[in-house]
Amino acid sequence: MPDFPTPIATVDVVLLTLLRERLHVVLLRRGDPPFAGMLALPGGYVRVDEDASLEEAARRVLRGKAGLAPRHLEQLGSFGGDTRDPRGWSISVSYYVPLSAGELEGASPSLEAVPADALPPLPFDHAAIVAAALRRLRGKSTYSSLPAFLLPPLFTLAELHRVYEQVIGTRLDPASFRRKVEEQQIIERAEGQRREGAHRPAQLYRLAPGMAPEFDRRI
Amino acid sequence: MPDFPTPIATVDVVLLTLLRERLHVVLLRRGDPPFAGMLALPGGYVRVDEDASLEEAARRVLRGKAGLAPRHLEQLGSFGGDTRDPRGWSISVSYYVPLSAGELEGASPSLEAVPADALPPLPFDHAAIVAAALRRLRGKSTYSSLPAFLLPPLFTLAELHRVYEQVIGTRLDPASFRRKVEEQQIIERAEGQRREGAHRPAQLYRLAPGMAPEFDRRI
DNA sequence: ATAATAGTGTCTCTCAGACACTATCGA
DNA sequence: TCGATAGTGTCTGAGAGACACTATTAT
Repeated sequence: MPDFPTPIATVDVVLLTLLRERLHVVLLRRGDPPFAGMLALPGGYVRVDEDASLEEAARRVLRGKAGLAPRHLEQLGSFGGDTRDPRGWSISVSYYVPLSAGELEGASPSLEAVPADALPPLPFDHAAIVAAALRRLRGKSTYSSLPAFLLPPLFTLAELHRVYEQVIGTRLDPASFRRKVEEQQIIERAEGQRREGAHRPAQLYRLAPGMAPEFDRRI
Repeated sequence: MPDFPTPIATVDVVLLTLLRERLHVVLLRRGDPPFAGMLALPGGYVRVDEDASLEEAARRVLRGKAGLAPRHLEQLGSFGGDTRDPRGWSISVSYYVPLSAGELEGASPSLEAVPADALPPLPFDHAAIVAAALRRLRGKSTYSSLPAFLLPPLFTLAELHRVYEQVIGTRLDPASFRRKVEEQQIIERAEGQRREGAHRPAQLYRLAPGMAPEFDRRI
């Protein structure tokens, strides 16, 4: 065992969701110092006695502080240094999670969703972590099913199309989008249709179970 | 400050290089327990007193244990849990580095290069870390200049072409390859040509300075 | 001249975007 | 019937692979 001081080890999670057609980051108001009272990423110490792995530490923190058991949790990267935390040298192993609006409603009511393009000042280097998560989500969206996790388990192709457009930030041709998303076989037809309004009802789809979230080609 | 036990924090680096047209992983024989005498990834503790950040910790370890100051160092991910290290709960923040054969020759002579497809048994979860690094290198090679760091600073288009083929593992049409690599403007003509053998000499190129290593399109 | 590798021009075929078309509902 | 959104068929143009071609050297 090392006989010199070791860094503080924490996990932090960037929760991303889509509200009113805009990407939001879901934050939690800190109760304890440092930065008590500020909105921040949900996070906590790695607990040697409770956690079997880093991912399990992140899941425990999400369960405890946010009341969430996410469908998709992905490691973003680690941020560490001597200046990011006033308590001393610290490492944040960061994760990000795409959430549907429904998942967020069932979660802890103390969570606060903030538009991704209008974030308040954040403590530590959480602004940099959020920026990295948004970059990653946007980047991977062109070749993965990640944006589908911003929707509920059943969704229509038009809904999926809109989500991709919002996350990537560009227009996508509806016909090409359908073609590619069906070829990639990452979604599958579900039973039932969504009927709302005076128009043709839309077929429901779900994510194909057990599929890798990466596509062969770009969307 | 937390009043409970914290994990051990280490950095490990996967050094990748190309020798005799084959991808190799460069390892170091461990002098200290645990696993003394085994080949392992170069790594070491994060030193709160010496390192200003995780990346600097990785650079310090590389400088000290391998005699290297790499041109490209990229975070791979973090691996942590209660079973990966017999000393206790530990976190490895892992990096990977593509090296040219020349850089390796100037490095510490105690380094040992092992073919990537014939690795010896490795301690800790180093086999999983190496596998992740190889997956990442292969994956990013289709849309980044990463493989160019496996070559010396000056190289010919034919050399670059061969490196991409070896790393990705498929044949690439020479004409298409030239077209795309020149369009992406990630390499630039250097002065001079390489003349070797009884044939037309090849123009030298270098990586364009200050360019992001990612391409717009796939190679 | 020849052999060897460097590098280019061009054909074709695939696939993406564009967009007009059909489908199906409520009012 | 009309308006709205869902979903399809088809044209076209850009770009990728294929491959024949030229370029330049040492022997």
